[in-house]
Amino acid sequence: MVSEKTIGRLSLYRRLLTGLLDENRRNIFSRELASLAGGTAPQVRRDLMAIGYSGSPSKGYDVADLAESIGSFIDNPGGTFGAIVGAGNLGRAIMAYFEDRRPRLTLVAAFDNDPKKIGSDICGLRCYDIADLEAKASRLGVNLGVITVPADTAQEAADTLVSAGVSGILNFAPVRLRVPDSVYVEHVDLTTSMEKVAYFVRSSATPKAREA
Amino acid sequence: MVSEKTIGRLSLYRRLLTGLLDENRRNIFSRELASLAGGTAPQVRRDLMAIGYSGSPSKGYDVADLAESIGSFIDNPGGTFGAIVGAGNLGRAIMAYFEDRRPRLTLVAAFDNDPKKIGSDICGLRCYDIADLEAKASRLGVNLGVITVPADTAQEAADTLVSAGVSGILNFAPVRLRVPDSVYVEHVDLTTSMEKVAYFVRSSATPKAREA
DNA sequence: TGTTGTGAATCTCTTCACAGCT
DNA sequence: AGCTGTGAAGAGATTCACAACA
Repeated sequence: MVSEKTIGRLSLYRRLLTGLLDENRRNIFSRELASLAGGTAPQVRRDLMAIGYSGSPSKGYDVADLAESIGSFIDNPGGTFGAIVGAGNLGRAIMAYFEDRRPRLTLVAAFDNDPKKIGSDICGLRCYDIADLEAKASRLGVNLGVITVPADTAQEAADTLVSAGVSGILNFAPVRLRVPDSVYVEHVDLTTSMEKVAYFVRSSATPKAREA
Repeated sequence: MVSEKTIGRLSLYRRLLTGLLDENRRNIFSRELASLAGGTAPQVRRDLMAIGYSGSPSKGYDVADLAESIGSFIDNPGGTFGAIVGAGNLGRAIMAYFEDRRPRLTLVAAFDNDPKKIGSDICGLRCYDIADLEAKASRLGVNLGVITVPADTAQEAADTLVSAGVSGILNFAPVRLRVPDSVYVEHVDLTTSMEKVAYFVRSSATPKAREA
């Protein structure tokens, strides 16, 4: 009912709002939030309309309240528990990136097939044998998987995650995963992102700079 | 004239096609390419129409020739030279990811402010002092910048890259960059990607799985 | 006056459907 | 028969423009 794109922007708005909160900002108008987010004011208002949030024509939106409302809309109330599959360079970078854990979104384990990594702690995350992925992930209640293994084992990792009960996957491997319709997959394709930028470097015909 | 989304898919098609080439596949129909790319057959045909490529109703498309045609459309004939700004976890992961350099897209330098890194080679890439970014980048002919510094220095990095003559930026910092209209920016927002997946984990109302 | 909330218009992208070819 | 190439229809997302309100 609420589009994928809107969810993405709401996530961004929340991050901007929490930043503003730290500076003790109380209220904000759609115009300014749009400018921070790199979008337009009507767009911001539409997005907030989608989650049924209302501001006031005189004060705009209440920063703290809006941030909270977005949170209660996009966060899973039961919590989201992620596992990283593949503790290589990229996997470790992701772990480090999310080390400041958000309350409703926590990484709970990493998996790899390298004996040197198995059993150790990486970026504060326990690394298990990938052979135990299905058992461990379902035991730990993992519902989100992050795939950072090479292309040739990505589909296998996805299948195992699905068997373990995961219903969302963030995939960094350069392969299109086949999963049941009930599982959501977000592809982050670094090669394509890079090649897109390279294309627009070439053609001076630059479109407006927008989100990925 | 050709949309951003089409460019992204063309990049993916090319990668799939080069994979097929290694298996000595000669021809392919839009249906199969679509299935590999996670899209639809008419979509593939439209995308190829956009670059003026024609197949034959009997044989479909010639794998090698199509891969080459896509290349000559999206690659910069003069070459694309990228610099990584920020040699932290993520920056190093990106360097490792692109170590198998493509002929028309090469990373030529890394920049950081950590004295331990400056002067050393990381993943086969020389790391320079970020204070020398503008001078070094323009001397090396860098036209694409990859920003993997923390949020608070990302805008500064972008400004310097622009001064150095870069016209495309791949930004991993969780900030919306302000750049001149002539510069293309692609934002890869890991937090948002993660939160989007988390949202769809929650709502069993899953849309079709698509690209980022 | 300056803002929000929103129907309507617009723009963009995708899918349909079929003529034309092999 | 089965495919490609593509005009036309359809869906979706964004922007416009303005009523309602402080």
